[in-house]
Amino acid sequence: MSNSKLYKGSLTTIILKLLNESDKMYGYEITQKVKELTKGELKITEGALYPALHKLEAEGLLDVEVKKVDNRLRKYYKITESGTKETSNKLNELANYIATMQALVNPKFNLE
Amino acid sequence: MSNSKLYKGSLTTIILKLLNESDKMYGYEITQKVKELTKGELKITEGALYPALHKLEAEGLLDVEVKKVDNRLRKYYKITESGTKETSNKLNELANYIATMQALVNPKFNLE
DNA sequence: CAAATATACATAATATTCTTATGCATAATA
DNA sequence: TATTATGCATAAGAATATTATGTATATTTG
Repeated sequence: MSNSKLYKGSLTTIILKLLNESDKMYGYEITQKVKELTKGELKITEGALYPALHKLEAEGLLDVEVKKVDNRLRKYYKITESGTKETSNKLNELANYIATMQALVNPKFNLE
Repeated sequence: MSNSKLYKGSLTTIILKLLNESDKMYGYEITQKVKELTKGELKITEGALYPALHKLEAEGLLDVEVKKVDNRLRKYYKITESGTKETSNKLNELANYIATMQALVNPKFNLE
């Protein structure tokens, strides 16, 4: 994803957030969207993305629909109701993580 | 460390930053300091901390000095010169991570 | 037109980091 | 006296990602 190890554990949050905003997306589309939004700073590798999507689907957070476009296969992922709830949790966790790290790293930020 | 997976990969940054600020600290002291600064949100487990300290020492980012205090052993860690450089890198990576995640998650934050 | 790149999915071997469990030992507190 | 706190350590396992590889079609470039 990046040379920085900090992104480890963030992929699920990213996928859920993007799918929560759009009607549906397919894997390759997600990699391109992330590259675009982060100005190339973050590149999702396939070896990380596809297993993550499969896991989210198995957990019932995403639904999948296969379509053939231009004679090529696409697996469209769509967020489920529990996926939307989990997105909210993940975004809270992210905000919390950022606040906590700033409290640790920047003496000016105090929790509470 | 926390129920949130986002902290994965952050421990090295935390250790280096704390040691960069103080003269020297020992392992147990680090766990208590983190608990205090984060109001209990983050608890460093020994199974994560000690291997991480050993690795940083092996990489030459920390120096170690063993002392006996109150008949109990303490291993004091002190940051080295290259440890100070690496702290700076890690803090830049953290700031970058936060900016990137906000760009992904919050449409109001744009990179550049 | 052939070669390279882009699109599109997938998995397996390996690396890294952390959790959980366990172990040893002393000091302080309930 | 039993539990908690202090203080270190490692091993088994889980989770997540990297790197490499495989398959296949479409498009672009030299």
